[in-house]
Amino acid sequence: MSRADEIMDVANHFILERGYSAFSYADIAGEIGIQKASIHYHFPSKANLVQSVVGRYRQQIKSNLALLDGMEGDPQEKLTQYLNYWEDCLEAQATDICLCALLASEIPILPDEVRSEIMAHFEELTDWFTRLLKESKVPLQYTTADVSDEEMAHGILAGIHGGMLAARTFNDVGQFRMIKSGLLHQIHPAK
Amino acid sequence: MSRADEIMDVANHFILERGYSAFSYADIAGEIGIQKASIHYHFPSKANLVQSVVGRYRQQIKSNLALLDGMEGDPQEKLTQYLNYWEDCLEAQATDICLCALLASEIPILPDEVRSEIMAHFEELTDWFTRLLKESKVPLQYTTADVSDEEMAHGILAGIHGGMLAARTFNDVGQFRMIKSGLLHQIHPAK
DNA sequence: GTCTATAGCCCGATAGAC
DNA sequence: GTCTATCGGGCTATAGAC
Repeated sequence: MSRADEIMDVANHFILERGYSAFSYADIAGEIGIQKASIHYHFPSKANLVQSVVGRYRQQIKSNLALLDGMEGDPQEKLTQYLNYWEDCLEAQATDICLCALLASEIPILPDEVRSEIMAHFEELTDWFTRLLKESKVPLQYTTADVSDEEMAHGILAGIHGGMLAARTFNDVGQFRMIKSGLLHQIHPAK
Repeated sequence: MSRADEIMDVANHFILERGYSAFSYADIAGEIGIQKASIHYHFPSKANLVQSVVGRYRQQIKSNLALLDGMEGDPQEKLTQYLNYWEDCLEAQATDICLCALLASEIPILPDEVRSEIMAHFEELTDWFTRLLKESKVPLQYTTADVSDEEMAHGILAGIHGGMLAARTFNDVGQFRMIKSGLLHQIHPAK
């Protein structure tokens, strides 16, 4: 693994733990065992480093979604897979939530490059959820309550983010599982 | 208004804008027009100041909920009122979301006193939602999907928090209104 | 690519005068 | 209660040797 990748890995970890403003080049340097100046060689500025980390994260998620797109299965099965992915992450480490959801709370003070990445990621995810819902061959639970696919897609994103935050706050994956269960009930075929 | 209250007001504003770690005594002092040392007279430490601000915030919300408890109306009407409250806040200022939801993203690095306040607030809110749902005299939409009151209460909290974050990220209250609409549809009486 | 050294700035907190 | 002054530390970023 290249030094740049190593730096991004450690940066990713510290961002998840402390957020944008409270992690530092010194943290990363200390963890890897190099000097701060060496990081500046690979990533000239903090904004640049975080943009790179977020860009890499977005690519990972995109390839996960592409994998799900290529699979057989009902929309509700694919959403289940996506939710399972995050449940597994949270189980491994309660602090391991969506990088963009975490950074979003610092939106007003983020550099423009980073803010744009986060907004683009949210839009991409919402679009994916919407497309997924529209694919359903049968009416789903939420449609019987006169909720549109777009509304439901936004509701899924909000539920996931709020659920991650709750799980992290209480260091309890059960909080996320509860939201997952509620969302999946809304996605199930109507009776 | 006392100087201490003035300090807490300004601190509240800067926390909402920048989070715990990125706001400073210097910010507050500059805004009010006093010296940093004067703030330390009223609030010996940053942890103490933020705990006070969060404590005051929790009291405000508690009195709002007590007001709703004292009113006539179906559960879904009361939840609507609560969601309207936040919609109004967001309309006035896109950065004005729940103080605890915002601080929750910094949970791992918050002082213990502050972390406890946030967890207690979330539990209180969830309990209030649960009680509200159990009061309903008629079956609600979500109950037809085999979702328990407790699950739904957690879902409401997560949806609200995720919705706030989205509205703030895109500086667009519409994002919150969409989540509000989805939640209320789930709370409506079943057909 | 990595290092040492440093510039220029911000931070929370305290001492002590008024 | 508010001030000035300061301590000891942190930060991002750069210059220049190796």
